[in-house]
Amino acid sequence: MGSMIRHQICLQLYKHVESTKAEIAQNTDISFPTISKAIDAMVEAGEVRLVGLGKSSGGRRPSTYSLNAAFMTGAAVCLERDFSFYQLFDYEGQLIFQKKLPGVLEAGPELLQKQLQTIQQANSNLRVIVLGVPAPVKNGQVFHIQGYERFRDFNFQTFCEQQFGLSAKVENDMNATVSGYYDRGNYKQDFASVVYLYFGKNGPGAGIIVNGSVVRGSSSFSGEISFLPLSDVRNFEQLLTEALSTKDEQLRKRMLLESVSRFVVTFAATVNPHTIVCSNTELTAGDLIEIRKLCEEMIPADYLPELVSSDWEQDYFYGLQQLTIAKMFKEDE
Amino acid sequence: MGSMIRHQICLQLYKHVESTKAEIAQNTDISFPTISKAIDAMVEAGEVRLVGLGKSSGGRRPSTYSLNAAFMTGAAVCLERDFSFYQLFDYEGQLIFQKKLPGVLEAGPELLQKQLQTIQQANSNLRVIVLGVPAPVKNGQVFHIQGYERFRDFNFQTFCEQQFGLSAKVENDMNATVSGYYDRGNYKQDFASVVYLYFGKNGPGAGIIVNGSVVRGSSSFSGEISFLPLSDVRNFEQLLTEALSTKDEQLRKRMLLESVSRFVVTFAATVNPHTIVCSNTELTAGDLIEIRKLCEEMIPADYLPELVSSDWEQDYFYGLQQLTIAKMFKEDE
DNA sequence: CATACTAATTAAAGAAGTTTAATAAGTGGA
DNA sequence: TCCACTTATTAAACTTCTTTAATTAGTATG
Repeated sequence: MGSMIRHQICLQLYKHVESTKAEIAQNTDISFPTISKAIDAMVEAGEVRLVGLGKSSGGRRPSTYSLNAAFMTGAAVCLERDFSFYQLFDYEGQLIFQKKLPGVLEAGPELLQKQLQTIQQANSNLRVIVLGVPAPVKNGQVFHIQGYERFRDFNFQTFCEQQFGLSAKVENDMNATVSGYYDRGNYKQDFASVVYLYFGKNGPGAGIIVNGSVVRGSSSFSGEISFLPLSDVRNFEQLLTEALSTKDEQLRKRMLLESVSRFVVTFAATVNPHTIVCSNTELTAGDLIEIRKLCEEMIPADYLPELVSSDWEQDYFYGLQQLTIAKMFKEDE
Repeated sequence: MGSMIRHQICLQLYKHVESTKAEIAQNTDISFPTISKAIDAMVEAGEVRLVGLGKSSGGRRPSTYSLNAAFMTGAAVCLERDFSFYQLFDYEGQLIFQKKLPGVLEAGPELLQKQLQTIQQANSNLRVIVLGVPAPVKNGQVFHIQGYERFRDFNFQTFCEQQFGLSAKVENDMNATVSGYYDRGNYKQDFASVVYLYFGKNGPGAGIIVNGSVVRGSSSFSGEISFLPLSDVRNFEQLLTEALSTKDEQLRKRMLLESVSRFVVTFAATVNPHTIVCSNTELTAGDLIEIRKLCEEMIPADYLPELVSSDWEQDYFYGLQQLTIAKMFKEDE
């Protein structure tokens, strides 16, 4: 129970930056004395900082607290074929440093080790690392990774933990991306469902959140939508490549929109999500309107999700950032 | 917290029929004294019954307890077009009475009221009712119900609560069915995913469980798989009707299996469930093997779920039974 | 600048569990 | 049948949080 209280306090202070004990007690449904004692202990430990006094509403002014940015740092690492992107966050969740380095997936673990060493040496306070990788992940280990032989069945988590003594977490890229989008979309109901569609280098992929939690599937293969049988003879991936390789601009667009609309209907007729997000590099707002029209020819409008376009890289990075911060707040687990 | 303890005790006693206080404490991770006091109170209240003494393992023999069957009864009601099926369960979960009556969906609420009156009058102890209906349900209310005008947007829950003073719950038929199947399948991981496919009178429907909980969707339209765009010009429903209306036995089967295999791949490539269940009235075990083969032409075998056939009505009824028992154990909510 | 008031903090009492110790109720063999 | 032993049950001490009361530190106004 105690650790849950600490965690709640961290979340509140992260969310509101600066709060009084009373506010935190209010927002968490934990009693004032409990919060008060926990915060005193956290100040003692250097995790929380007394900032100053809040404004008065007629009586004594309350002390305000915030997270101690210097308590520790966490790294979010995005591993792509062509680059590795490192971001360092302080305990308040602020970006304190970022760097793009060469991709390691083709080179192998040695290069990753080197890069991580550099990062760690520059940051004595580094405790936590979160890695995003373009492959299925299970228990910190990737598998079925496409084309990166050096990392076949590589366990990133134990690698980071043992080589660097860090608390580590590994997440699939699309799962991190939906999480990122989901965290920002302020859904009224606590357990919404969102599907994130992305056209990657190795065909399309999706990240899926149902009832508020990421869907990983029985064998961590969720979201491998390339294989969707959306036409008599072609699957989703083939439909897309066919569309994208069409010369005629008009026709190309038409084929693309039609494929995506079939994708949308597929989800509308199964998990019936609140939102489907598309990467805005491929589809404009106008396209989405067109897609919706096409969908309505296949399924009643009531069934259709909200269609949204968003910036993939931004959502992905944001997802990794949130995961990193969450990991700092509960180093264990 | 206190109500959670009571609930846990009920679940254990339902599962093991007869237990000692020590066994329950063991299985629930609640301390012995707490269990002991709670059980004493429940015996006092007539909810639990002291049965006798367990066998000795060298020392004093423990008292054993079980649920008091007479504490209350709950009704599971399956409303179909052609019949209403009423089942009464005692507090131990035993069936004490069942009856098939004429269907009410076309007739209207008056007939339902009459039938319920009969049931209630024969059972003074009736406290809880669970209804299964072939339509989307939200907050006890059906909507978009097909062809039963008398029940358009009818709120079954408030109807039962107000007319009969019962604690009521309403569930969509396919959701109850997957729940029923899921409860029986002893999944190792706590949060498995299962899809239940059924060919109903109004086209195919599916019940979906992801990460251990029923998927209802943003507008309670989950599982409306008729609309799946599985071919260039036909959706899943159309493919099925086309198949089923084909004269040639051989060809008919082939078309059916092919459609279903596309359905299976659709789920394998999205939520990647552990199991897909088909009604055994349409598909034999041999058919499932054939379907698997067809699937493997579309997607790697690793991605495919276990394919199982099962008795729909049995799973549905079992699901309603479990919901009824669960509802008795927590009348509120 | 003193006094009445308001709100923050601290302290004490209470509730609800858990852990540990004590007691009661059997079992089984000499 | 008695006694050593095992196990169930009950009681007591302790944790941890909440609720309620008391105290303290300010604010604001005449």
